[in-house]
Amino acid sequence: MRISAKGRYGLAAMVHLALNYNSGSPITIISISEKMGISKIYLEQVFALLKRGGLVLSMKGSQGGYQLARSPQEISAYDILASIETSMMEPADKTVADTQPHLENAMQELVFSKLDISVKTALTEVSLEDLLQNIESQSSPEQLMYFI
Amino acid sequence: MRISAKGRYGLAAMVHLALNYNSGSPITIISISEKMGISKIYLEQVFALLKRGGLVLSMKGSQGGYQLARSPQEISAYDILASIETSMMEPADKTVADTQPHLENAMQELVFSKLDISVKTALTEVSLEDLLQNIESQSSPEQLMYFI
DNA sequence: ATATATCATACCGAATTAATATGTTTTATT
DNA sequence: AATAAAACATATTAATTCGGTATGATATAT
Repeated sequence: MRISAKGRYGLAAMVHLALNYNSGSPITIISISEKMGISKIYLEQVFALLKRGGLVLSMKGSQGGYQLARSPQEISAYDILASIETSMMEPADKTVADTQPHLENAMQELVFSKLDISVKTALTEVSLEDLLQNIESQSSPEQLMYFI
Repeated sequence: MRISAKGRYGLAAMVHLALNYNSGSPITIISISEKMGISKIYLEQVFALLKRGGLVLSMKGSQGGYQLARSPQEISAYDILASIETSMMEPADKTVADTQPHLENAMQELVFSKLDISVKTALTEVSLEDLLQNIESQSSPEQLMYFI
């Protein structure tokens, strides 16, 4: 299933914020954009969506930056993608211009809403904390020696 | 979640074929397109995809048309949408241009593949037969009197 | 032969997506 | 007060996808 570039960048950026969650201090867009290898100006657009979704706090001005609005356990992949991929998360358009409404109803009930629920459930089940733990697990034990 | 027009038309058209399944005789694109209120030439493109997916049999020439390639119980919504919505069904592109592959791995495992599996499962669980039964159930008992 | 159908490409305009450009506002630091 | 560093806002561009047409070729029952 297709995830847009913004959606993927948003997920990755949120993991970076989560890694920084305990420091208490904000982290800048430009530092994240450098880690991710994308332009600062493009990532700004992603953060605008995350902010609108209430997932991050921002501080303007020098020494400013972004922080998670709540703990990594309390932020799901669904929260993030729902803030960014509006077309993915909006309920399926059912109109099929069919003369029989019974057919449209059946498609809506059995296929489209079922699909919407399934996607929402799957994405709600994974949190930023889960992603952090998975990343940690990949870096240990043998691989730890390859890092500083 | 967004379903393309072709995907919705494909589902509806397959239900029309399913309604005709027991007759043994093929049904034409133009008769379906009239029932659905869309152009014949556009629906032809949808049928080309369904054919490529092995879901329908076609007979060319006069008295030709289309039939289901197998019974309604044996055709799922997944079969249909997978034949049509390639962008929806193809595995998520994971590349996020991040310098840390651990992050990409985590996103892939915990989010993208989980999502792909969830979508596939939900759509595989519903068959054309299920749709037919749902349509029948809507037409009975009181509503039956409104039809010929 | 002819009418009726599938089948195959090519094309077009609109919408969406990915990304850049340009500037403004805010704020810590000096 | 001046400056630098940051978020914030909006417009623009380029590329891709999507929805739909157009044109014609091929096959086949009558």
